[in-house]
Amino acid sequence: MACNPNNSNPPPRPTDAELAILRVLWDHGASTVREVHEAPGAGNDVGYTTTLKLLQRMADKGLVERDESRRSHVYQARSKEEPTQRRLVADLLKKAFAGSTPSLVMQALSAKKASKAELAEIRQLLDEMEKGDGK
Amino acid sequence: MACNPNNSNPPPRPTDAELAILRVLWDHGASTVREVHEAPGAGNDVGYTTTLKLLQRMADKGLVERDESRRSHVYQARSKEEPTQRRLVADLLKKAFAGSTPSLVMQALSAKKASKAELAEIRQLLDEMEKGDGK
DNA sequence: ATGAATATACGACCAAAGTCGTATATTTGT
DNA sequence: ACAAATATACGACTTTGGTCGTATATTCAT
Repeated sequence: MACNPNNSNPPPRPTDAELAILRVLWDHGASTVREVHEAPGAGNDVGYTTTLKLLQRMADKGLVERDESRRSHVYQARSKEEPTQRRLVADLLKKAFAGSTPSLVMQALSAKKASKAELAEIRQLLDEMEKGDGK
Repeated sequence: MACNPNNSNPPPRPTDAELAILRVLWDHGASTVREVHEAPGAGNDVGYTTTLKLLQRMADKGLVERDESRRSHVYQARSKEEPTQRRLVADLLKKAFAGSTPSLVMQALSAKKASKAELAEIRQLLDEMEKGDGK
């Protein structure tokens, strides 16, 4: 088969353009091509058919699900935001940081200065992390 | 011009294969094609000329520098490991996390369980972060 | 000095991403 | 009922990444 909507399997890593579309889908929920195309940030500066084809290929790859029951097909992300982010960051961790989480966190912190509130949030994360952990 | 060794400008984001090669260059220092090709992890499973071409294209793009003074050209990363990591994580932060560092840290932590020692290391990072910071 | 080994150069191929134009089908407003 | 609007389908083109094969130049050992 050639044109199968890859229904099982872990979804592949989304490209930048695909990620921008997923962002819209995550924020606005299931959307038509038009809605995605007109959303600020995603495909707003390219032709309508470009967004269409992107979405179609994403459906083939299993990144999104398509509901064809109405004339304007409705697309929906197949993976929620957090699991996708987790896959992405795990990938970067392995490929660019040799698996060292502290290195990644350090570079994240120095890449974009976090606010005091954000630092506190991270600290709390750490606390919760250690609490439920026998090690 | 078409084949200019992009000497200035910020280097482009390395691909996965390029990152694997950069890893070797960072760990082993300036290396010949052969050395890169035979290093564990990078291009060990592809043909020699594949590694060669990769390196050549990386030189064109400005990711590496080539010293042609000897018969076996010697390649060297143009950007150190940390700045490159910082760019990559900044890119991911923007594209996939809408700029939220805590979200990224959280997903990093839940993607790969950190050891107690690592958690402590991150905590210390946070301390240093807040110390030299008027906010 | 000559053949084997080893380097780079160069061009070819394929797949995937991104972009669009055009064709065709379906609605919808008047 | 028919023209304008709107959707999807489909195919084409371009660029880039990854992979090689082969050609050519250089070095080295015997």
